[in-house]
Amino acid sequence: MGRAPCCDKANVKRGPWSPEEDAVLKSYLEKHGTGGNWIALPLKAGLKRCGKSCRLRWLNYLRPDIKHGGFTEEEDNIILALYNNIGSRWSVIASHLPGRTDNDVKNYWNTKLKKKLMVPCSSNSSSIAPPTQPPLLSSSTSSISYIKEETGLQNYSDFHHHDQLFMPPGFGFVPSEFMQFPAPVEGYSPADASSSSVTMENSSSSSSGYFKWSSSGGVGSVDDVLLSELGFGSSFSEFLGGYGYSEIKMEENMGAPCHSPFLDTSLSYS
DNA sequence: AAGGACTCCAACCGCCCCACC
DNA sequence: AGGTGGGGCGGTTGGAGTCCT
Repeated sequence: MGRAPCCDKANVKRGPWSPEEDAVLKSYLEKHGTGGNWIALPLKAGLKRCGKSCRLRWLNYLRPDIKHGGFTEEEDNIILALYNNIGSRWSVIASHLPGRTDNDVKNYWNTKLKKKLMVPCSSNSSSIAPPTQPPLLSSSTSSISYIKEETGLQNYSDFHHHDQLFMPPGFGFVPSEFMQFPAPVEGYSPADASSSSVTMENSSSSSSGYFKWSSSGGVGSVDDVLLSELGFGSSFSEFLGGYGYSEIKMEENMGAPCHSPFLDTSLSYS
């Protein structure tokens, strides 16, 4: 048996709130507060609304400390950092942004921020310069092997499901321009990668996943080599500072248009 | 100018958690 | 200890506004 609905849906008004309803709710809450019971509130306040609807309206719109309008770059970075640490726990993320609601953050993420991160590599508007060198996968450095040794992860799906995060609280996340995959380099093709002695295994047909790497003693030379191999260059490494962990989320429309050996499932690494 | 496509966001839905009885 | 119900949350939807062709 399902649980009883919180209100009689046939006898409550739904849809957009009128200015009059807003005024009634605001006035009531300013005088009496919630009384600890949102369900009973509409009756007391004289509103033909569901208690949950009143709660939502107040929390997301009428509260005096609500901040409306565009998000700042600082807020973007906070959202990115938290999202990459804890995922879509919007209320937790919103609690780090004074005046923002979980609904606001969620909408902002879904409509703008997510897209901002997924600028196709082929876009000419990309603010990151293409790497001057194609991503090298040299056997001499064997970074992929190193990562596997360090993390115990053996293949793509292991990486994907590895859920350990060491990013410290307050650590600003990677700026969006660095979240892109290396832009395609003229003359580079996946065949170049397969010709190196680091072979790639056909790890997954999935178009998205996480590549993560870590080193126990902070970012060291091997990480720098890897970052270089990925085409990020030193600035990305510098951004990581002394922290030994980061991640790149790869999604189809972020990287698929690019010739990246990490997205070419016809290749594999072992 | 029109209408189809797309974007944005307020609001709803339904599930889970937990306090209370 | 178990049931109940309110609060809180994340996912989704609907529709108004805007853009594009």
